[in-house]
Amino acid sequence: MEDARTPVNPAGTGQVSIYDIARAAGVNPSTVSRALNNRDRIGEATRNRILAIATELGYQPSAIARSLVTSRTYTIGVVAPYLSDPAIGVMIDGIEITAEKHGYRVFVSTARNDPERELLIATNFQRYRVDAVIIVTTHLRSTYQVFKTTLSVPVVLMGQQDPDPDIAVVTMDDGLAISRMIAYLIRQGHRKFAYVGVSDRRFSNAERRDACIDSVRAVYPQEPVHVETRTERTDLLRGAASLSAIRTCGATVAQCYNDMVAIGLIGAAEKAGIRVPQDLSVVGFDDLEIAAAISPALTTIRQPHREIGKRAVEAVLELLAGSRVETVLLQGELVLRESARSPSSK
Amino acid sequence: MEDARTPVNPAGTGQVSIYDIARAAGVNPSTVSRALNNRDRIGEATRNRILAIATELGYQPSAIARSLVTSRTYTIGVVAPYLSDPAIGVMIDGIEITAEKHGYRVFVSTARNDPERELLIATNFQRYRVDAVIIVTTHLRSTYQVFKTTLSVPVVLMGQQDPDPDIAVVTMDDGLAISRMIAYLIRQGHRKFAYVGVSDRRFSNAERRDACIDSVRAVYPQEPVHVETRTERTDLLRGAASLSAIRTCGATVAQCYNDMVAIGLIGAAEKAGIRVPQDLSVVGFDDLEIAAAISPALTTIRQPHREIGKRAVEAVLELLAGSRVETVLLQGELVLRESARSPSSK
DNA sequence: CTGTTAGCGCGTTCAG
DNA sequence: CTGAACGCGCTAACAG
Repeated sequence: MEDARTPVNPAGTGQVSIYDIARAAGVNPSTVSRALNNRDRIGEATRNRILAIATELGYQPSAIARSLVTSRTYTIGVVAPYLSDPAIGVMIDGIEITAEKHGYRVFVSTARNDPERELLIATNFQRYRVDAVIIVTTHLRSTYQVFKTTLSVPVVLMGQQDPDPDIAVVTMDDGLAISRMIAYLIRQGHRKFAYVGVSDRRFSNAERRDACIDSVRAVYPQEPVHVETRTERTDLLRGAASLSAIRTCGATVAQCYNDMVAIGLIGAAEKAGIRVPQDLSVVGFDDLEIAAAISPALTTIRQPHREIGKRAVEAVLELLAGSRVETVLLQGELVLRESARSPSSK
Repeated sequence: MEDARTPVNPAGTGQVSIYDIARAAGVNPSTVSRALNNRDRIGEATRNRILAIATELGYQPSAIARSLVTSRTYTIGVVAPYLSDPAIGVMIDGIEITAEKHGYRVFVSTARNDPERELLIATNFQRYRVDAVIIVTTHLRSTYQVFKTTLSVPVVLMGQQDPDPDIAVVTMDDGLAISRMIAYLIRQGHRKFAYVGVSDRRFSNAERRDACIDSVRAVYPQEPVHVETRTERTDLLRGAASLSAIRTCGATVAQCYNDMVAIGLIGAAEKAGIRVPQDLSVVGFDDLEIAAAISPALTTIRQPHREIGKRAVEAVLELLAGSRVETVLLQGELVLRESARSPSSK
């Protein structure tokens, strides 16, 4: 019992604790704690000896024991709708890189586009006492009022939302970007527009759709925009499914909800012998990496995914520091490539 | 001080504890614990009263305090190379769904394709006392020997690896699938093959490359396979960059490391006026959703991403139950679409 | 059926 | 400079 020669797993948990290393070093556990946490009055010699023993024993501090006493976990919980969307993956990359830079760890969980699950996950994060929660939103702002009351940790919303003084939001100005894109397309000579939207992510879809409609109406008050709101299971399928309606409505250009919808539409068009952009112009939203790689290269709106992630973490940090956070509104950028062209060549 | 009327945040941590609710209910904290955890000898009446107070106070149990005593967190840490790759996203979806089904939570962190970071993250997970770690591998098996010794929690590797009796691996049989694909292409009349590989993920790349070479050699011993191993920053760029070499080497078909490489190659080919599959056949690996949506639809090898995730969690569960885990070897499936065709039509 | 006591692993007082 | 004692929030004995 007194013999502490077994190097690993002396405790029941299979983990060595400061108690184990204290015994091995012949000192008090609190001394070990000080040695490990550096910067405290402690002898150079004993510190080094303790550190040596610690690494030899393969000691890993228990973050949970530590945060139980400090009531800080240095952890941010991220709830994402899904991980199969590269746009979201890149945002999360941005979050992780920035968080890490500030000494925070990030845990992500996916909600599968279900608002109930979003709340579930967020409260679950809270059980783990994350210091803050970042939500990649897919629904209306009103959905997130509950979070404000249910959660007692700072919350940051990432994604298109109503401005709301009560909750921190980091988003891009979708509407402005779309209207600039429409203006460009009108300058190219387009007049008959279609908008291909999605049935989930209702808020951001409405934002983009309305910006599209309004921008067209501003120039051609008589010209209605044909709107598709697709319910297929994935964005790619939604884009493909919208083809026939787009053709029959006579639009010369389709603004899609995002790049995936656009790629689905283009693929379906090409399979049907409809050439893009000669017969139909298609524009996307996001500027995924793949947008540039396909043929025709996609004309789209670049969303600063990494920057959004970065700003969300910075918002978290400010909230944690006790300051109020204004809504952060980032700007998109038009990326003009090959999938949209003047219809006059027809 | 005695007045506990303030409903929220009585404690310093901003969280209500069982102690707070015990006081409010006039019972002992341990009674509260029993009420909350159900299934224990406790009065129906008091249980309900306690539950009511708990929800009213917005109580959220501290998972960290709980796991400090139970030394179980019901948590699995997943280290992924990055999240911007849809193939990985889908695997993780599979992990999460299965884990949840068994009462486990999943935390994912990304290693950005850096083996040192992989280890860092894994040990960090261990500090949070996750019950197990799943690693989506990108490197050689030897890289992961360290994990076995450094980590004291069960580890499951997901991805192509040497069979190793000492570590649980869930993977697809890349080599077999490739050889079946090559056999199919040879039947179509192809004889001059190229393989477009990637410089990172060296092990799985070697596996696929060698299977390709060997399968060709088995039929045409004299016919060398042209091999590209691309170092560009992303798979899409790698595919695009390989085009010129592929053309000059005279191959009629290119087996790519994965779908993204294939899509990059096809895009570059079309921009250069080379038609796929008429002038060049291209086949991928993964069967991402987008593989079917583009034009020409990609002929590829379907990797059962979700199934791999599911099996990895099941392996974790078995390990946790104390049983040994055999290497799980899943089979791929050929998906024959439009991007590969007989070269005879030339 | 419920209250009491102890301790999970650690940081943080306080003494010495 | 270091040891002893206490408590973070909770569960798990053991009493009553």
